[in-house]
Amino acid sequence: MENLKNRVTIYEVAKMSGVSLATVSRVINNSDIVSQKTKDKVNDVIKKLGYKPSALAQGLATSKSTTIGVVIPSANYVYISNMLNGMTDKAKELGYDLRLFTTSHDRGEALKVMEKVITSHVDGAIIFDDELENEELMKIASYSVPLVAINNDIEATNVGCIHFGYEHNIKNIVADYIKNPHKEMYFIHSNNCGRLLERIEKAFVDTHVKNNTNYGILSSDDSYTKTYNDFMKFFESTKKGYFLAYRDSLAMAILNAALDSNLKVPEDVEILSLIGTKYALMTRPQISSMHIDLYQIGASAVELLTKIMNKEETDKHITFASEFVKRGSTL
Amino acid sequence: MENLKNRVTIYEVAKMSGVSLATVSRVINNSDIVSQKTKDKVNDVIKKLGYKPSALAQGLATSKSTTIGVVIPSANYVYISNMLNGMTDKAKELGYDLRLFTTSHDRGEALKVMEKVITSHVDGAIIFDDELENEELMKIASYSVPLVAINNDIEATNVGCIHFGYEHNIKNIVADYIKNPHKEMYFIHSNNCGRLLERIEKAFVDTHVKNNTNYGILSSDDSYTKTYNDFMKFFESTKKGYFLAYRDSLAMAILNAALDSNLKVPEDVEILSLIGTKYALMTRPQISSMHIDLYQIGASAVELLTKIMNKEETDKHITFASEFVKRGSTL
DNA sequence: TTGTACGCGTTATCAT
DNA sequence: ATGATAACGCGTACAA
Repeated sequence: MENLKNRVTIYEVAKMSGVSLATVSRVINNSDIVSQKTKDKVNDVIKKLGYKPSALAQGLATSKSTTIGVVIPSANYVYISNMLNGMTDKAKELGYDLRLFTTSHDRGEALKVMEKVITSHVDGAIIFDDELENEELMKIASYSVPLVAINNDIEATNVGCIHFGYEHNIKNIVADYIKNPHKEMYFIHSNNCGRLLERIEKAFVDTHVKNNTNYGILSSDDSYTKTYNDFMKFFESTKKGYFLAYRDSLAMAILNAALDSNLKVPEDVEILSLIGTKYALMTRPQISSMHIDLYQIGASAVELLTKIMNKEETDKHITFASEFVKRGSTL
Repeated sequence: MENLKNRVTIYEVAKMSGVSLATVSRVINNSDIVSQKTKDKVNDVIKKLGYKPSALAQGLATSKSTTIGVVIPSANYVYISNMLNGMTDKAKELGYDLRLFTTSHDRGEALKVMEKVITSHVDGAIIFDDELENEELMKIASYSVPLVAINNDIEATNVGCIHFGYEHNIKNIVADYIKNPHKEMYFIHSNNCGRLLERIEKAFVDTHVKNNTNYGILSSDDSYTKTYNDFMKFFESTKKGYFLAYRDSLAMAILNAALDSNLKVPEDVEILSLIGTKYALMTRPQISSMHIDLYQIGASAVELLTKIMNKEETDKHITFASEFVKRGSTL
């Protein structure tokens, strides 16, 4: 317990075992060309001294850090932490550690983060911030850091891409709805929510334009409380609508505002959450949502990245289709 | 773009700038004893070559990694990701990176994770997994890795502790309730949820025992769906109760089961969530909860850790009081 | 099977 | 103000 001494190094293990440090190194790395006898001897000393190899030195010697950098806008969204969870599990399975980087909405800052990723000497990086421009991502890739970009489209040898397949689904939903338009459809537009939301919005608008039907775009903050308050106001004058919201908590804000305004869901107000999580099940009525398995996506991202790192042959573009799950909040 | 060359090193920068690598190092580290002229010259070359220092080599040379290890059971809880968010922000502010480690419920595995933390050569670690025993934590601390343990009680020079203050609040609530006992109180017991939950349960039981009042302990899985189904069954026979649940989603499970069983909340069924998040606001009725600012706690943990790392004088024990917020789910 | 010696990219301690 | 040179802890050809 009073053991506040400095790190035990491979030298001390070698000395006390009466072998060279090369042999100790071999023991650590489970080299099979070392006799069981010395292996045991060295392992004993390692245990006795409590020796732990330094990943820093190992990394420098092998120029591998067994570390994956993860860039996210913030850990504070349920769907992101679901993905993070998938990544940690798969990374653990494959022997990698995760290093976390967060971006802000500031472009200049984003570049700094990319540079930090490079400096940090990770073996590869996963970027889940589709506000970033390709230029920024290529900055990393150009340093020959293998990359997996989520919802960014890049073509390069050491870059993989994972896409959320939403457009098809959105078009179907809008098209279906248009056939029998009970009420006006609104898309909840949030600033700074990335390219995926933009893509979805575009699919929404395109379908309406093509069919020459009405639609509305409502701007809102990416916050439950703010959105709830906005919609309490909104529902004072407008009593009907079909609303597409980005995340569950925004959908919940609209749902609660509708219910608290004595509107009927789904008769008067219909609500669809685009990135549904388990919380979509917890409201009454439950919220219809697009389901996409973020845990699985996180795991796949890590898997794809390691394949790219190992120069394995793989399809470097993966698309995960979202699935529309109808629940009580839509007709 | 075709730039798949190896890392640019300090040597190449030195050569191209016509200075020694010592000077380049000084420029990188903003040493003020280098002439503005050469500083500019070197910086130009750095930019031209796209040189980025290797954190690995820097770490080896300085025996500092500017990295903090974070040990959590899983990123998959809202309250944990709130905390994680506080940690990333504060760490960024202080110039540290976060390295993520997850534990499982397996004790043997836990020790492995601790060893990984040591090997990974982080400058300090924050442990938010109060299932771990002090023995395991001291393993890290004994390697002179500064530590902040959350909801674990340890006394050592390089260890800080952050506590959630719940007992007092719980006792008050139970005591208040006992004065006018409308219905029986139940504590929802989940296995493997750590020491904090055990502490709270103990405070709950103790208060009841002291007052010689009835109470119930219900076991449940740490899952929304499972808990919901369990309580749908439960409410077939039992029509009343005051339930204390660990997290919002468990509280929501009970709430929904009650409502779906045509029981009145809070008249028949009262519900309290122990670790309340924003989701407690999103149900109807809203869920009364204990509020504790996990973001703030995450930030404080990082701050405390860095102080310990820098040998600054600080109180190494911080307690965050939880606050009872009464909402519609209790009378 | 084991040991020697060099390299990994950087910092830091000397000189100059 | 700048330049050699020795660490930092480990992996790995190469030699023995």
